Amino acid sequence: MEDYRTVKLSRRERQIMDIIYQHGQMSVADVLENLPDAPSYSTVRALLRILEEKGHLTHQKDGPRYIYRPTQPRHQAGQSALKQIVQTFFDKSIEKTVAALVSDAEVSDEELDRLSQLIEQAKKGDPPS
Amino acid sequence: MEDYRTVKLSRRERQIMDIIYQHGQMSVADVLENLPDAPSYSTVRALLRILEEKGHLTHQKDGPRYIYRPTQPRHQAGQSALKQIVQTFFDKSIEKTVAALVSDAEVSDEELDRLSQLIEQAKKGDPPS
DNA sequence: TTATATCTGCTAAAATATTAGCATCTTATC
DNA sequence: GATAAGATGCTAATATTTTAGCAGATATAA
Repeated sequence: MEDYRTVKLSRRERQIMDIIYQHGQMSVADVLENLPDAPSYSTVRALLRILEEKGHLTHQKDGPRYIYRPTQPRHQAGQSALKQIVQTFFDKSIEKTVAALVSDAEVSDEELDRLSQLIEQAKKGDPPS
Repeated sequence: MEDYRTVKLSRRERQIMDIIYQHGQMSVADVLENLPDAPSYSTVRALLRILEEKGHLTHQKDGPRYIYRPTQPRHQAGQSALKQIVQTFFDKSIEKTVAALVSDAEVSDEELDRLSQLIEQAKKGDPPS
């Protein structure tokens, strides 16, 4: 389970992967719209082609155009991206990470309740060895 | 609160920033040791200089050598890196993110208990508007 | 069926990142 | 104080990334 963000990807390539993961799947035009400091259409196409060559993306035809989506499932990519963050900024501690997440003032009490439930379930679901 | 990982940083630059955030502060030799596919000493120095020019690092002297550390505090950088992940892979949902964190089989019951406490505290500490 | 807008395939130039080498300085040790 | 080990300052070459343009194909609509 390798994090594509730590893999040998260039700046633009990573930007594009992030955008596509966020949206699920996208056409060239879609990517172009969402890319900061957007380059030309040709440029985006070139990058998508490279990412496909490297095995990070795949495409299917939708009428005249290509629709690109990641080869690695989103949940899996998210899991490893998360792991990398936990390691880099939170001493590999899930506790510290969750603390950072909930310290965000915009978390509502309802959401905190759901988090509590979530954790209770994790206790049950993952029975003591 | 801008994430340095989404900022215009090259592959090596990002690698180095990650490593330094993970360790707190490092000499050139330290970075070299921890860098995958390590280049030459000169190369690492050049990259550190560039990162300092861009404002991401600062250095102080320790005897004959430079010790580099990030200019942005770790907790702050972590917070924004986390935010980026939540947005990209978890539909901006803290709940989904925490679910991914605790679904890791290696989370012990003790840790889950501490997480429960953490969330209870968040409820008290952040009183309803 | 034909026109047209929009897409892809391919190629190549420009900008940037990555790398290393040499000269010089500084600290610690004898 | 002299010397050696190890550090930095500066410069330049190489590799990679980033960019764009043109020719040809394809779907849609009239």
